[in-house]
Amino acid sequence: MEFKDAKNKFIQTWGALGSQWGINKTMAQIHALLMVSPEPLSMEDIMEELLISRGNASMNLRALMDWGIVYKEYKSGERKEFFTAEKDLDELAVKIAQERSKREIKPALRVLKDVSSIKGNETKETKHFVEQTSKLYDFVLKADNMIDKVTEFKDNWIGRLVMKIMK
Amino acid sequence: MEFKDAKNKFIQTWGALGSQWGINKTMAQIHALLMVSPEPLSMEDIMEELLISRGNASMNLRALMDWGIVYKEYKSGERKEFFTAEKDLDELAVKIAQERSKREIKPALRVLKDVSSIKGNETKETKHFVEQTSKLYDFVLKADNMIDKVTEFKDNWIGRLVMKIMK
DNA sequence: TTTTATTTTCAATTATTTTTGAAAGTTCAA
DNA sequence: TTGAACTTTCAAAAATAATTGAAAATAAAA
Repeated sequence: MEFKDAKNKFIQTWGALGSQWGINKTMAQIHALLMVSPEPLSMEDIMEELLISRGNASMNLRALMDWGIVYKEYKSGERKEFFTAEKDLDELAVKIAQERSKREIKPALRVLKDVSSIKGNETKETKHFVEQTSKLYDFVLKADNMIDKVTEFKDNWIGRLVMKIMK
Repeated sequence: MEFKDAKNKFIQTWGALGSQWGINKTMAQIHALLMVSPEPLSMEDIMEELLISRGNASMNLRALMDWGIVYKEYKSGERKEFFTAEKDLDELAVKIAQERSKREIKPALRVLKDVSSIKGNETKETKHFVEQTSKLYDFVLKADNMIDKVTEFKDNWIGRLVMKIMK
């Protein structure tokens, strides 16, 4: 395979994967492109490579920066802005996890807590409802906490041991 | 809050969460509804509760069964089919993880492996590309393996210990 | 200040995904 | 068999999401 083809295939695949996980295709593609670019790219560069409009590039770069996984850079002498991606994969994973937790999981947890605490008539339906949503609350809370724990976990000895066991 | 409101809020929230994670809203809602129903529901029941068409209900129930998280049941004397959701949350999580791994991660891994093994000219660009995609391959592979490991992991002593440490 | 380069915004358009509903397909009791 | 009860399929419609492009905004240079 040619480099050009490989690069393209990578960008397309990453974009498709992103959209299956609720991240817009272009956003994932821009990120993919920046990941494999040894040098920072300008908006112009990105538009050209991905064949997208200026508006699209601008909006998705903003979104990526909001996620904290793409950074703006300035080159001396150059007027325009350049962009680089977070390339440390552990850091990337943590950032994504934290952001999704903040935006999606935490609000869902609040709702779960609310709905699982309804009081009143003790029909089979309500009892089962409270039981299920409570369990779900505990489960999601535990899963969410795990994300917070992963960072520190990676750094301590038992964590590294477990990581090894996990292959 | 009234039970009826709580139930509705739960279903809406679950649906919204689903769509943020690449699962169609109705599919997530049907699953939510079945999760909190103490008794199996018929397609008719589901259509009524969620105000959706027969076709929609049929297709999304099929999808949920393909994911292995909703089961068809028959009641003696009744001609129509009834449905229940997987209610064991560990089981649910494992099934979802396995299915997403199979459908999305594994194919992406294959591509990563391919594109990271291009040979030829050793420009800065290609070297960086190979380096990054190789790292990504290793990382995604490790993450994917973790999913496979979680099931067995939960059941052995060190796993339980670590789970405790993780809170 | 004025001009020029660059980025952002957002209404309108386009693309994608989901949903509908009715016809076709199944299944089973009579 | 036939026909009633029920489910599936899928083309068309509706809903949702992404993208464009040009005008407005911003920022640096002249």
